Amino acid sequence: MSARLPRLGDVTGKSTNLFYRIVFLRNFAAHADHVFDELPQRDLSSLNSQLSSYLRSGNPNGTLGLFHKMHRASPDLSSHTFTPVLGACALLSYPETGRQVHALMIKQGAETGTISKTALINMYSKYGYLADSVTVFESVEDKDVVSWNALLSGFLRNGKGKEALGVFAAMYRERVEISEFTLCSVVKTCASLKILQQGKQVHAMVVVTGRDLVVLGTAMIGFYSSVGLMSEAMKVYMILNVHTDEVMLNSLISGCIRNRNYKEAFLLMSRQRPSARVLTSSLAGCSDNSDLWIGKQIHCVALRNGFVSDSKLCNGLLDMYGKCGQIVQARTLFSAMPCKSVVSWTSMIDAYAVNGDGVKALEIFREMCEEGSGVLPNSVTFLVVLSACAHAGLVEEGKECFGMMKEKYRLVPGTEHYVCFIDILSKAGDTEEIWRLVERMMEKSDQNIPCAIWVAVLSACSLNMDVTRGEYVARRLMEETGPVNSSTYVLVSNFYAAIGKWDMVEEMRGKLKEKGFVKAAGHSSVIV
DNA sequence: ATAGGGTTAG
Repeated sequence: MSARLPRLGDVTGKSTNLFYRIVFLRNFAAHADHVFDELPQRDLSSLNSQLSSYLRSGNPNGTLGLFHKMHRASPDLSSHTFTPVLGACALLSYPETGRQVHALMIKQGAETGTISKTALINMYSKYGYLADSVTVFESVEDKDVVSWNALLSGFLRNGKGKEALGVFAAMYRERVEISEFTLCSVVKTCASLKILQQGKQVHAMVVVTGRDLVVLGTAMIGFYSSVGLMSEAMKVYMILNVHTDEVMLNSLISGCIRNRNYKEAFLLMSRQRPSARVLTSSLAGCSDNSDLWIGKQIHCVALRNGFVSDSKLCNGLLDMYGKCGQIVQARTLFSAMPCKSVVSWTSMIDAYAVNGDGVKALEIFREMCEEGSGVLPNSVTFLVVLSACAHAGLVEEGKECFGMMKEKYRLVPGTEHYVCFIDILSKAGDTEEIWRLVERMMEKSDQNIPCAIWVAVLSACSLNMDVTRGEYVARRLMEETGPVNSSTYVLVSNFYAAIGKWDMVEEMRGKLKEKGFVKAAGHSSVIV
């Protein structure tokens, strides 16, 4: 690039070159590519910078395409080649490609140095392969703040909030000098765990260090929104008054919607032309709150701004109508979508499922599985389908789907899938099969089964009056979670009630009182 | 060349 740039100045004044300049400014990536083609020598370092240029301009396929050519042409590639390629792999979620690139790095001796390894940590965590991420991290000889941050945000990305905080604690112990990136991830972790005290402490650290207040302020707004403290979120926004930007405003708006501060949300929206992005996140808030009326208003705003072809926004609308019981509206939107992604299909299946139409849900699912649909069901899809089957008592179909998930689609069922499947078997009265499943799981996991599984098994025992197994599970659950989880007492108490052991019911109620647990008041989620 | 803030399905 730098070798070519001066020539632009040489020829200013002519109309052709004015055009050239405009193209240059407007489409930097395309121009960079063009200039690159004119280079007499394609030396490795310029090829490497081309790889990252593609990545930066949002073209990971370009990075991989060039990398393949380079790989064919020359066996000598440097670590500067691999880092952008790893970034492209992570973006495209091709775990196999990523592993192959890693293997090639080892073969060429390029899997050394903190920067290369940090790129690997990042890639594996984006695939969800946390174990590999940790292995690479442990092999880093000179761990710097960036590699620590990559590990921290990896845990955060994969929903392991507690582990992420553990990494932060380790950084403190190891006296790593933390950066604003660290603080940012920690704030987000506090938000995901909804831990108010720790979040406030980090807020104090942010104020003390005083760095990058726009980005960290946005994260703080997200944190206060997630713990329901909109007044604090607003305060952060007000304090940074002059330095706010669109991202920050969007964070505040979606926080307002999530917390039902609609007046403020729409007032803030009127400050600037709302983006499709903020409307999409606002719709998610409406879905969570079942607020059809607000959802419709946002739909109107989207129509007025011409966002109806935004696929993510359409998915948000589809989900909102489905969650608010407007199945006809949801179906109409779904049918009109030209590009249906796995999210669209899953939302549509879920819309039927939550509205009690298991048969229709399965019909959509089968259509999705056909060749022509262009998408593959993933683990979320199967969770939705299994819960549809459990809900509607579709036992045979549920068994078939669970089998398909493992055999045809090679997906590994998670705890949530097993919970649904146990529920299905329970509806069929098949506690024998449930028990065989539990025994197999115990064998595989060295007796450690997640509590959620025991909870599902106990419910099955209650429903089917399986006294012996139920009492075993009840005891196990009490040992493992009783002291810290009030809902365990309620669950176990319900089991004893179901089998008619009233003395045990009383004992559970007594224990509940002893611990000072108070039953939360019930409330309806329907907006009148 | 590696890490960070606001979007969609559980």
